[in-house]
Amino acid sequence: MAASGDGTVGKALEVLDQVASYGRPVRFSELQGASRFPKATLYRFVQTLTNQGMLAFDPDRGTYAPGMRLVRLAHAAWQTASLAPIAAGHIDRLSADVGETVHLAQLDHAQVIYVDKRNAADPVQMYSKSGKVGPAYCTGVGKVMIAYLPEADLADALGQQSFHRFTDTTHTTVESLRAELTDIRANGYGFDREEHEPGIICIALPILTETNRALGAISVTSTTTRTNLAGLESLVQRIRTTAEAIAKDASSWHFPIPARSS
Amino acid sequence: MAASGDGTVGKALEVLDQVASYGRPVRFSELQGASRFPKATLYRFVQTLTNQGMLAFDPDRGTYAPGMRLVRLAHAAWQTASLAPIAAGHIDRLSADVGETVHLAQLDHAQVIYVDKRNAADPVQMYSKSGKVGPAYCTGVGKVMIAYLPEADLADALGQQSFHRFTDTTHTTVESLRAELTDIRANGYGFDREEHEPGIICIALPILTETNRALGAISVTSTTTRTNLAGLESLVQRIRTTAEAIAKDASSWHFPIPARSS
DNA sequence: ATCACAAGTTCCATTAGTTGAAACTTAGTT
DNA sequence: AACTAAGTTTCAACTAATGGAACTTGTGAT
Repeated sequence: MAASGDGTVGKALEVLDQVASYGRPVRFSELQGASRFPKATLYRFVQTLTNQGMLAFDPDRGTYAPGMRLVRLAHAAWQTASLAPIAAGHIDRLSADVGETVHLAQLDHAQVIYVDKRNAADPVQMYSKSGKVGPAYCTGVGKVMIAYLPEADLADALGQQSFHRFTDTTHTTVESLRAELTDIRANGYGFDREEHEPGIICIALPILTETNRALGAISVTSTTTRTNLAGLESLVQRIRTTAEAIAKDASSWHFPIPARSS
Repeated sequence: MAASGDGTVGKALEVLDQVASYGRPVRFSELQGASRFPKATLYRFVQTLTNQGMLAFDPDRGTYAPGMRLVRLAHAAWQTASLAPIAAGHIDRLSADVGETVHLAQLDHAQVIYVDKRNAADPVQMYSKSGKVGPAYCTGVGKVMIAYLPEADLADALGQQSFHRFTDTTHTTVESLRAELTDIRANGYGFDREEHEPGIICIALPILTETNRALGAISVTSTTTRTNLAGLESLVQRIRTTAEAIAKDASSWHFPIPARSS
């Protein structure tokens, strides 16, 4: 897999991921303890990344944290490579119509990345910005996206799932998950049956290209106290309209670029 | 300046920046035309970055765009290295009190990065997410942040400003900007006098450590049709309360202080 | 279909950058 | 002062990056 077969650059990015994974500023010695790299090598990577603004070093506390250059780069990613700018208007309307929380997600390797959300319920924006990650095997958006992966990629993605049992409906084997993926392809939509959090259910639809590749997924989330799976299923047509509109806009968006002058 | 004294990793990140700078998916040949690297070398960088998820390749169109891994990493950066999580509650309240748009920004090298905003006017979130960059020399937040840089870093930052004349009040020389920075340090706050966009004015205050280093800045933005500089100045005490509260919370939280120049 | 040209991809001998054990410096403790 | 841990630098051995050139694929014209 892609972990770090990519020479020096791959190794440096592995270190970057490690720093990011702590969720707080870390000391060099902490990194060293958990790293496969020898001290001097790790040190040089951290220096380079800091020089480059990918990490920020706090000289007073001697700690490293992810740097602001990442925020700048991610803005570019979010704007040009995510569905969020295209989908914004569509999910605004969907959320207003159904009166529930709407998520827009995409796949990164075998993980789900939430790129946008609309919280219809409470006016105060919940404060998970884009970039939050989640597991693919136990979320509605995750399952509908991997369901449309080519077999080779699917096998790879399945191999990376942890199958941690969050609730008693969580899939814990590749086999049971695969069975559901078949259903999803047949129906064109999927559910989260309290597989990640008790009481939280959702219905999710993929955003598909003409060639049936999943660009992303949208979901409508609710709770078992407010509705049930059948209730969510009644929204399928409405949600499909949104998914198809997003797919259509996405295909007309990336226009082929004209070649340079001569 | 540090462009790529950092070996292979620096060069790869230079390519990443280049791709991000287009703001749209790009073909390999376009990159090659604008790159200092020979074809085979550029090709390998692009391959590596794609493997690593830092770039995304669209096989149908043969284009590269910034990848989703950046969004994931930036989420970590935003959470642990930006002032946004600490400041969230404070700027909510400030925005509600003054009824105007509030920006929270930090410095990345010589550029302003907006890390959060509150749009009091319309309930629908305007759709510039965190990560948007702006010039330092002609924005309120930019000027108050560079005003508190140590001389060496300030000189460096000034050298990187474009001094492009957006309006007829835009600073176009280092000298006039330096003069205003002196005023800013004396007052503890600064204005944007329609320097970036006609009709748009703002007042900005730095978020300062005990040692008078600017961690970031907050601004209240309005239009010349609604108020004027004196009107904004009347909010200084209210905004200062917020800035100081954020600074206090930041110091008790282990918040990384931006490091020196490169 | 055939050709021509541009775009994209691979090869491989040379060169340059990376590696990491060890030595060293600094900061904190007894 | 003596000790210990964290952080930093050095340098010869080694490995990976480099890039000119050859090759393959895609595109469009005749």
